[in-house]
Amino acid sequence: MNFEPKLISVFSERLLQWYSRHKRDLPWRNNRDPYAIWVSEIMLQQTQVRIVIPYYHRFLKRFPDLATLAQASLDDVLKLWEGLGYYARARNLHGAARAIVQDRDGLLPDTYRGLLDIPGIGPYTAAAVASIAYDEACAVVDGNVVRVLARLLGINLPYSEKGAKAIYGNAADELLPQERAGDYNQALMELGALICTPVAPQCRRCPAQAVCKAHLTLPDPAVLPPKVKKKERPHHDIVVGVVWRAGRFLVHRRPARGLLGGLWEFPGGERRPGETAQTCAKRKIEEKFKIAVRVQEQLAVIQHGYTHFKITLYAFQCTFLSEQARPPEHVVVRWVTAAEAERLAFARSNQKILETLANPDV
DNA sequence: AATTCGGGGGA
DNA sequence: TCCCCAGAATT
Repeated sequence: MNFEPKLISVFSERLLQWYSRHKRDLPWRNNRDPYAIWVSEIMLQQTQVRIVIPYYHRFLKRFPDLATLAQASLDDVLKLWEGLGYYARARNLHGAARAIVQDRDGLLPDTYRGLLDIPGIGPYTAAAVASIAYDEACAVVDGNVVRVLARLLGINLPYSEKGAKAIYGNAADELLPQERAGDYNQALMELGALICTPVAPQCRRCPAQAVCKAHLTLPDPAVLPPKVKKKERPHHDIVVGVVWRAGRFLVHRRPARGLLGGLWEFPGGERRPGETAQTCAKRKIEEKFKIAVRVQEQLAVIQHGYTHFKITLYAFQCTFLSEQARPPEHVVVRWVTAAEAERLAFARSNQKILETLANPDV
């Protein structure tokens, strides 16, 4: 794209001035420690600021520097991440910290290119850390930036469209001032978060009002960027059991990768069509864990949504009857008390079961 | 190029 | 309900 130089300078100057007056006081803006900024940017991936804030405080209190994080166990890191979602972020952050201590003398790369080599750091996060922590002049492109650029420049393309990444990326590069890139990047995202919002943007308060193509030419600037329709999410019935044996119940750890990787959960599985929930619980638990159980009363029914599907979770009380001589393979099992379970990281849906166990209300 | 990865809050 | 959030890795 070819922008008039005037648009570029007017936009960045007004944006930075607006930012200096209206920016939120966010915890990661209080220092320029590359490690702290890295942690914040990983947490902020696809996650709103207000959700991240308490997690960020707890994380930096518990793991104040890269070496401390590297020494921690993955279980401890996952426990702190519990409920935040996208757990590969925590696994990558922890693994990267260990690799950096081992191979790089504990120092995070200090360039955009170098940062891209770190697991969990992609184009956005590399540009964010490089510009904010190291003053490198590289442009971030996140959901906020795409929305602001689409409206400012009248780009009528969903970011997911073929070739759209390059168009938005080039636009962001051309608008980026060479000075104060970190402040500029944060200002652009702040504008998207506070003014140029997905619905009902506050154009009246926008510092770019006078140069914004959408505001100047469209009845409703919010039509940009164009929405893409989402596929509907399939639904599954999942049945799990709380299997009691001498005051403890059975939990197992999910495989290290994939959905909810590394988190703990109650045993169970998907109900087949025509199968009762009780039969399903018995079948799933006995097959996988090589034990015999009796399924008892229903404990909870939980609705839960994931990115690509929805589940209804039926939880049943169960009692342990007997076990086979040969233990199950490739399954990490632990019999825990309620107090011990509190120290393990559970998926959100399973946390609701734990809460029911703790407060057997009604 | 598409799909997979969580969970929550606001409209 | 639906949408989308300071995206990255995998297929």
